[in-house]
Amino acid sequence: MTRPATSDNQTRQRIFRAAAEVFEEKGYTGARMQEIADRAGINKALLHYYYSSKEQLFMAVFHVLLKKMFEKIFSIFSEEISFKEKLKKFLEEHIEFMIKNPKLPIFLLNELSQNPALAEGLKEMINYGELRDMIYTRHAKELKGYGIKKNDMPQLMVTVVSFSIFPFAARDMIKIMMPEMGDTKKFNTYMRERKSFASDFIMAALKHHKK
Amino acid sequence: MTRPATSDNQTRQRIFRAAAEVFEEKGYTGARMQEIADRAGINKALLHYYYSSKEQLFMAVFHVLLKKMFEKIFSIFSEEISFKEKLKKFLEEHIEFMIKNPKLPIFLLNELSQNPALAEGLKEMINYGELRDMIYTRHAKELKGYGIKKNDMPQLMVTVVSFSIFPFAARDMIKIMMPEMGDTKKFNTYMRERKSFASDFIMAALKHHKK
DNA sequence: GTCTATAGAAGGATAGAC
DNA sequence: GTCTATCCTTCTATAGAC
Repeated sequence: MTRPATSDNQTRQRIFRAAAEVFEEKGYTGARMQEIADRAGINKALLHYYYSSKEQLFMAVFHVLLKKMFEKIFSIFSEEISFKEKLKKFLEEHIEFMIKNPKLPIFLLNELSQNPALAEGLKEMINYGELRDMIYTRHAKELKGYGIKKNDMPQLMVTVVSFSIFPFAARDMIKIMMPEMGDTKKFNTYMRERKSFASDFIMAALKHHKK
Repeated sequence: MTRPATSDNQTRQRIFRAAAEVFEEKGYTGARMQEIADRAGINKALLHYYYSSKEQLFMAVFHVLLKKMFEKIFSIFSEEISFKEKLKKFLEEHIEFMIKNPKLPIFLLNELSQNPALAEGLKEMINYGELRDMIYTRHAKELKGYGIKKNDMPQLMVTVVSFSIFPFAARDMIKIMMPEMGDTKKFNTYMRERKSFASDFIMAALKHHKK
């Protein structure tokens, strides 16, 4: 419905984009092939011409979106800068990324929880050696200075990531409890303020963390 | 399927419990009335005898679960104790609550995001005056000592809550990135360690927060 | 490649017997 | 209250014309 089907050969792309939208909004079980076809400006038959089944189309979309999310996180965490700089940069860039993709976290988390097999595709993508290096090794010295032991690293990492992801995942709960940031504009302002709040908060915690 | 239908009159309860299970696992669109009937040990016709439609059954379940979650949070935050004590108690009790209801957060967040009208039922339940008092007023003095202005309170509250909720919502992501806590037992241990980690972390941040 | 028309399966809901 | 049988709508998927 977005625009009439032109006869150029980008139908596949239009389908993919429409599918990404619909799946993100409604989830796998809630999505309808009809709606995807409508948004792509074609009909169901043509949809099946490009993607043989709903499941196949979903898989294609899901893996791209999952990758998008992880790559954003990875690309920042894998840079060769200090933990402190990394933290600041992560919050800055990841919150902007989330503002552009606010539905991504609930979608990914929900689908993943309903079908853990979806994680398979990603495991190949991850270099666990590098990941462990990023998480446990590279900043060990700097963080030891803050009293953070190797053992605390998983707690710290989950904490850092939660600062940017959680408010988007819990968007509608926040809306209930704090109606003052019900509209998107105010919420985004709140999230932009969160960049420095989070950065200051975490650094303050580290500097004062009991050794 | 759980157990054969006994002729005692607790069918309604059995249906409700089965429905809660299935909806929590599969979500509204993914749940099947057949599966609910099976788990309750009855058939679809009888299911419709007690609850006229899927939507009605869902509403009943959803509101109970949403209430369960909010009441747990509220009951702790509304106590007349210092912020520091409240924080400790909240993390202690809420993480135990989450361990018992690990699927609750994604379920609630996902359904709420797909159907914001679901929040309506809750709004009546909330006393916004009391809520604002809890969040903005009651601890103003204590928190001012930590350099937290009234303006920062929404940031702080979301942060506190995220410490216990986020890891459960992101359970399957964590599983991917940190396979070492793939199994439930290790994950629960991790979460129990998080009680004191979070408490220490937050208090350290507050004590060191720039004024 | 794209469409119309339709098959075929699944799922929510109801009729009616016991 | 509980069951069997069945209706009817919705949805995925395919056949076949252009």
